[in-house]
Amino acid sequence: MPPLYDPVRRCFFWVYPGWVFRMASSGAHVHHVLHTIAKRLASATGLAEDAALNMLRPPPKAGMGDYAFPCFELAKQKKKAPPELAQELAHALIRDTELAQVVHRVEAEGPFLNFHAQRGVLCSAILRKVCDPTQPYGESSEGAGKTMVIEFSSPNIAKPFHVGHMMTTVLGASLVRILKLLGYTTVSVNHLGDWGTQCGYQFLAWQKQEPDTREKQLAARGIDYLAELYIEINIPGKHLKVLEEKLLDKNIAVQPDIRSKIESEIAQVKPEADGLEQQARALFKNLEDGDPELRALWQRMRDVTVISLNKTYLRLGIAFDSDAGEAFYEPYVKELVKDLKERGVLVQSEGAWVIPLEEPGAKRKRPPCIIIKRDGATKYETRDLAAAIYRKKTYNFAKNIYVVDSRQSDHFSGFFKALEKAGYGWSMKDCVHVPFGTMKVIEDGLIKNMTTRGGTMVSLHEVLDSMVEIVRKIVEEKNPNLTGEQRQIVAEAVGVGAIVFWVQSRRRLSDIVFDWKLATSPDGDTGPYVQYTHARACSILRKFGASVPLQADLTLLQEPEELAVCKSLERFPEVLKDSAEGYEPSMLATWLLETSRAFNDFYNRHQVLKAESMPLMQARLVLVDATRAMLAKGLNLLGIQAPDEM
RNA sequence: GUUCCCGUAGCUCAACCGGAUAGAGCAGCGGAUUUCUAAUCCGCAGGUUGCAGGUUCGAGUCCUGCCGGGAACGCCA
Repeated sequence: MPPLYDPVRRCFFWVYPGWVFRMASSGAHVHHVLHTIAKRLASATGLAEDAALNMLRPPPKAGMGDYAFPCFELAKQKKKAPPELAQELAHALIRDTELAQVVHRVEAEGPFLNFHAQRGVLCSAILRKVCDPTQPYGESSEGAGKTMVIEFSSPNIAKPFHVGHMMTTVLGASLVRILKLLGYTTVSVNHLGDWGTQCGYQFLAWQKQEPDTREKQLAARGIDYLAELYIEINIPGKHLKVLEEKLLDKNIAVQPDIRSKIESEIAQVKPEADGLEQQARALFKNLEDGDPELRALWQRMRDVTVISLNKTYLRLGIAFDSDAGEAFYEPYVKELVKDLKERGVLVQSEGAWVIPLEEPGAKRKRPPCIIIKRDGATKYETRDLAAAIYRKKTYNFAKNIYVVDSRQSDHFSGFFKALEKAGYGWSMKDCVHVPFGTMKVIEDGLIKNMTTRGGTMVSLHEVLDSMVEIVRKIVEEKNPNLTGEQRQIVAEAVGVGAIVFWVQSRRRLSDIVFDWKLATSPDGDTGPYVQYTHARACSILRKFGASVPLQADLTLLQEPEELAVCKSLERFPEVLKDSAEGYEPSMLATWLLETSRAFNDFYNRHQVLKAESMPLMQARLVLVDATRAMLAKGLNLLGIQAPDEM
């Protein structure tokens, strides 16, 4: 069965016929066991029920009970030692009959008061919440009425879309999906790099080609052809840059013979590189001045790029609300400059117009934000400012989020500061830079840069294709029953999923080291592992063949492994919230692995369809279905499909 | 030189607002299949959380200073 595309969630998902796909939404996820504990705890301590609820947390180990109440704060208020207070509370609560209905043991362990819930009662309470059709689990309305603008992906139109773009693309898309589930209105913006000298290079390269061949190539290969042209025209420039960097290297600079060799090489390359640069700049200037022929060419190249990009985005299950790029904001820049001058925040410095950012007494030194260069042209900061102001006017965002790599941290903090200085009444707090590290790959035991291989850029499709191919072979071996077409669909879902999961399973700020073997590995903390777990759950339900008996007596779930699964499911809403607050989908990925582990443990130890009794089988079916739904939901939020067979 | 980010098991990574004995996976060793998918599960082993101070009932987490790795540093984007 092919995946369906959901335009609302902007992702592909799989539905198994026969059940309703319960997608999640709302804040009332707290079940009655927890409510009861909080209520009785409140009455014993004098705390407000909400306060008590907030302080309850899971103990570090399973044997320590299900919920722990740390007594430190309350002990301070009451001027008692925490362990003593814990003892007192345990004595008071042990005779509480209302509490006894959900909890079979309350005990003090040092400064903590630990509640041991009745397994069946707790499993039932959690699963009822997870399966509640009126309250999609994990979703909430906390973001209702607020708009989040999320800028991500943002490739340049002339350049290849390579693996380096994956982090921003995948991360941004996940944040959008997560924020939507929390009730926010989201605007996803692909801030295309469709303006600047790079366009001039592109025109130049184009003009050097035979008209017939270039048309044929463009029609056949789209962005790949343009990328190739761009790389080719930049060879002298790149070469020059490498040489100049070498010259700055201390180790090389001290050796006169090497130095002079490099210098003579530079002398050889420089005229050509400079010539090309001059021509490119001139062409871009013509474009800016409105040359109709270049304008038409620009539009064509942009269109071709967008069409090609959309193929990639479709493969990743992503669509944007806006692809307003740098060119789009060009008309707003003049207005902005005029406005900034009127506001008196622009200062002339060394021939340029800048917004000074130095603050007396501030720890951090900042260079000024340059708005107009000495030659009268604008900078990308200028366009970024114009874009932010445009977005505020158009969307009235609560937050304006930029998913851009960490190398640009200084740029963003300066630009946000400039925004504040300009005095629009909204500022640094409303704009967020979500930075992330670089993508590396481990090959032959060495960590290498992933964006280039043998000196050339690796396109994202290339990476995805090779991963899909690896997976196709594994599928062939593991599940020969699938038809060729099914196999291809599964391989695509698992191959692409493996990469997308890997990228998002690590905290975004650290550099990501990608390992081809580990990412598709039969075992381990990987996307395929989670997908496989999901497929196993689907398999049970498929064999059962009827709809899941939601009215089953869930208190029959009394095994520790059953409880472990339920308790993992219980954490989902919180994980979702934390992921959104920290702009960190990796938390969701970690949760998926934990839940999968718990489920596989249950799966290995207990039978569902051959359970000891019919009622127990029914209860377990609900557990399986709930897990299945949450795994699918979590995977989808990360932009990963959940095939029901693999 | 200035600023920012990172430093946890041999390797790749977790650890929510500061909470109990720092957890997973890989690699290594030993087990589990008349069974709903073994792409699974269980066990063993693996640690002075880079170093040194400080803050407090309590620090991998916060503060200061070092050490190591990466990155950015006024008119490129």
